[in-house]
Amino acid sequence: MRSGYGWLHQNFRGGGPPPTLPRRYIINIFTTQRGHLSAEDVFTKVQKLYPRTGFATVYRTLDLLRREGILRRFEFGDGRARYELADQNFHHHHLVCRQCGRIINYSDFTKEEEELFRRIEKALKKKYDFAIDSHQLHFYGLCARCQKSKKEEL
Amino acid sequence: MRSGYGWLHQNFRGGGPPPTLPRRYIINIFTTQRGHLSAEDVFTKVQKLYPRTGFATVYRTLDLLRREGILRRFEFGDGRARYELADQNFHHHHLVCRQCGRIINYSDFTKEEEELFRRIEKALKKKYDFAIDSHQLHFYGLCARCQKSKKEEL
DNA sequence: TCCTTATTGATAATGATTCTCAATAGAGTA
DNA sequence: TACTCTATTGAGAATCATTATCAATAAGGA
Ligand SMILES: [Mn+2]
Ligand SMILES: [Mn+2]
Ligand SMILES: [Zn+2]
Ligand SMILES: [Zn+2]
Repeated sequence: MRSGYGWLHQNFRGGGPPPTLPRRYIINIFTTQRGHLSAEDVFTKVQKLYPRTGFATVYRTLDLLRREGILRRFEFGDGRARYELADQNFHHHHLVCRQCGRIINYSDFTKEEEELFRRIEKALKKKYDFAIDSHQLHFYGLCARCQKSKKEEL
Repeated sequence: MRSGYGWLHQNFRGGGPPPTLPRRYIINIFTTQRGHLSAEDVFTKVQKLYPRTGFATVYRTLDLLRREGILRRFEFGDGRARYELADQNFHHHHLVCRQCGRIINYSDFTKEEEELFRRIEKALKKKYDFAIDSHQLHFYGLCARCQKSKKEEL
């Protein structure tokens, strides 16, 4: 019957799935600290707030929140998926350190990027009849610290 | 002593690792057909050419060729890594269908992209002291076929 | 040929993620 | 409140891609 749930957390759309305790805790984790969290990261953090939480619930909730558009999912190449809050006021892309895995958000050139990407999307839609809903741009390299430690090796 | 190997396959740099049979077969697979192959894809194809090949060798070789700069590795979100030939004459990005996993190469706007990305890289290097060596841009959405099958569902 | 080292293939191990299923929680109803 | 019905949960097993182990083999160099 799925009704009467719209009142709870603003991040859940009215009529959607019920905002249960673990779900709210997990949302809180993402809203209170900006990070790129793996399932394990989230599990550890929820445990402290709500120790009975199981790993399966964390995975299920992360996927639920992704489907609801609350979280975005990334694969940066370290073998585990990472999630962050989908904040349309903070559109950004990522710098990924190949050595230590550090991830840096950057939002420079947003204007120009958006301009170019809009045109690309339009052209691709026309050329390939492809309905684009999102994009990801990752730059890979070495962070400042890892460049230093590499020099010291020599 | 690692010498005398430079003569074999042009794709291996002189003095590098020896171009053994399975390695050459795997390179051939990538040079003869342009695709985004998973380890399993490659395994199946090598099997036909050189049936004694083991899975471990495929994984090891894919990683070797990536380190040598011959292959590029991608994660498109379907849970398995995919590889393609690193062809600097065909710089391109990808369209990924969320439904069926189809991957389309596109190389429109290369000029403008490169222009913008060069500036971004420069700025990020300055701002974050980050040594960028590559980037990946993925557009996600629905391919033509999957859009149709979605309409037919209704 | 003999020595030495790199590569290989079979297999076991790992690690992230998903599945299964019985127990529980909670909304709606009388 | 007690009862019914469904969705959610947690524990653990299962899956799947990838890595590690290790003994056997191949190939260069002396
Ligand atoms: Mn981010
Ligand atoms: Mn490609
Ligand atoms: Zn680093
Ligand atoms: Zn498709």
